Amino acid sequence: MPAAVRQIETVVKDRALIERRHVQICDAALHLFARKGYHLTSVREIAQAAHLSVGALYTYIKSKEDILLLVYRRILNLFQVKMSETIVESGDPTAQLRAGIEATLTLYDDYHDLILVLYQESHTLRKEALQQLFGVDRQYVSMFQAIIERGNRKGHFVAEDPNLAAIMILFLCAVWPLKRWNLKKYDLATVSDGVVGILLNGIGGGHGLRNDRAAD
Amino acid sequence: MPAAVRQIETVVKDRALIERRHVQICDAALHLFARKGYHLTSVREIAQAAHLSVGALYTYIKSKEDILLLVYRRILNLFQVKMSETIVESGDPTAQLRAGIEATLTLYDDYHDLILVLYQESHTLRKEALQQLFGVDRQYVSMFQAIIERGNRKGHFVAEDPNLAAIMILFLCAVWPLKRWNLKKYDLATVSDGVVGILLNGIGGGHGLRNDRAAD
DNA sequence: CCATCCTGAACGAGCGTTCAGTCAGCGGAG
DNA sequence: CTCCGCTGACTGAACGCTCGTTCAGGATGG
Repeated sequence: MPAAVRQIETVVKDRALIERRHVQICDAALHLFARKGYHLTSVREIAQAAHLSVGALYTYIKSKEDILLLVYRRILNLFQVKMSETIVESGDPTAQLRAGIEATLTLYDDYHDLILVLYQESHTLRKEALQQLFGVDRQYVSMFQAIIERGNRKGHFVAEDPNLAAIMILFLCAVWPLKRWNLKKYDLATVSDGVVGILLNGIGGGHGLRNDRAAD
Repeated sequence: MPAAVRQIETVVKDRALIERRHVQICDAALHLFARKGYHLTSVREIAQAAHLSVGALYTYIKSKEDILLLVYRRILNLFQVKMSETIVESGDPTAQLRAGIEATLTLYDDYHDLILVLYQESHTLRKEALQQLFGVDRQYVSMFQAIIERGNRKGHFVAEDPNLAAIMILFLCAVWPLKRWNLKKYDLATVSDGVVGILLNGIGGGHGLRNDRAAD
């Protein structure tokens, strides 16, 4: 994201009020989107939940899509902040990776509805808005990638392609919100351990390493 | 799925014709859903693409949701068939797992649009229809689970919780269709190797196995 | 009494769904 | 062979509804 995030144009002048209202709208939309999805949530419902009239709502946004964008931006900002905090704190790469994964899973747990919306509705956004999201996503991936590269250098990891590994690690964390119905019998801690375990050691327990590819 | 899959009620009598038309409708809807998503595709569009009038279409389905169900059933059936074929063929658990993962990824590649629809729109279905999907999903998971359990017994794998492992493995395969924009620079073979590699050995290369949990 | 913010009825478009009507094909009666 | 009536599949205009969006007018406070 080279340029600053484009502001959503509004009719209202008072900047502080705009900010307050945007938070209001976000909160309202967040819950509704999570429960019913973007398409099945009407602007009227969002307005009502945000304690605004439809007209008032439309002085703080230009279109319904802006609301989705508002929600996405908020959640992604939050994630970036929390993650950079977590990663800095812990020292050796393995602990760092574990911390990163656990933090991500905790965030995904807190905002599991939002993750669903993120995965389910991002195709709704226009090209330009999508590019913004991709940018944030890439940043998130590169945080993990950096950890892995450091771990490779220090001899803790042997990831051939740190970028690919980072993408997969981050994606695997999404199993918690996205496959909730499949994981009903597990709690967050169990899944967290499972994810960390499989990512560090796989299920092979170190038997027949890289070279068993030649067997087939 | 204890009971047989409930048939979609139709007005038309001729069973063979119904089957033919359902295939027609599936094909048409499949492409439209993949391109625009379920909500943004109108019944009129589907009818046109299926070379049917709106009225005729409605003699083969009861509601728009039936079309989504039709599409889901087809794709899931296809997956199950292809997967059971693949798994049976290969012998030792490691090869079997690899074959399963590669087959899943290939299927996900062939039908990547469909996987997107599956993940993005399943919250649209009513409870009853969702239960059907979950049932199929569980079967799919248990195919992988069986492989892992056999591998554990034979000493190839050391997965503590085969069910959790199976869920994660299957989910990780979805990275290919769901994170396409992130994986643009990779091809299927590379991602396939990456997924198999990380699942068998993790990124730790066998260093500091299970017990490094105690370090934090 | 203006500037600023808010209200909610109204608008046009598009949706999923229906149904009165059309028509091809077929079997039996003349 | 022709005609008739009938069945079963198809047509597409029409219906009722809800949607996202707008805007003339009301309220409020400085």
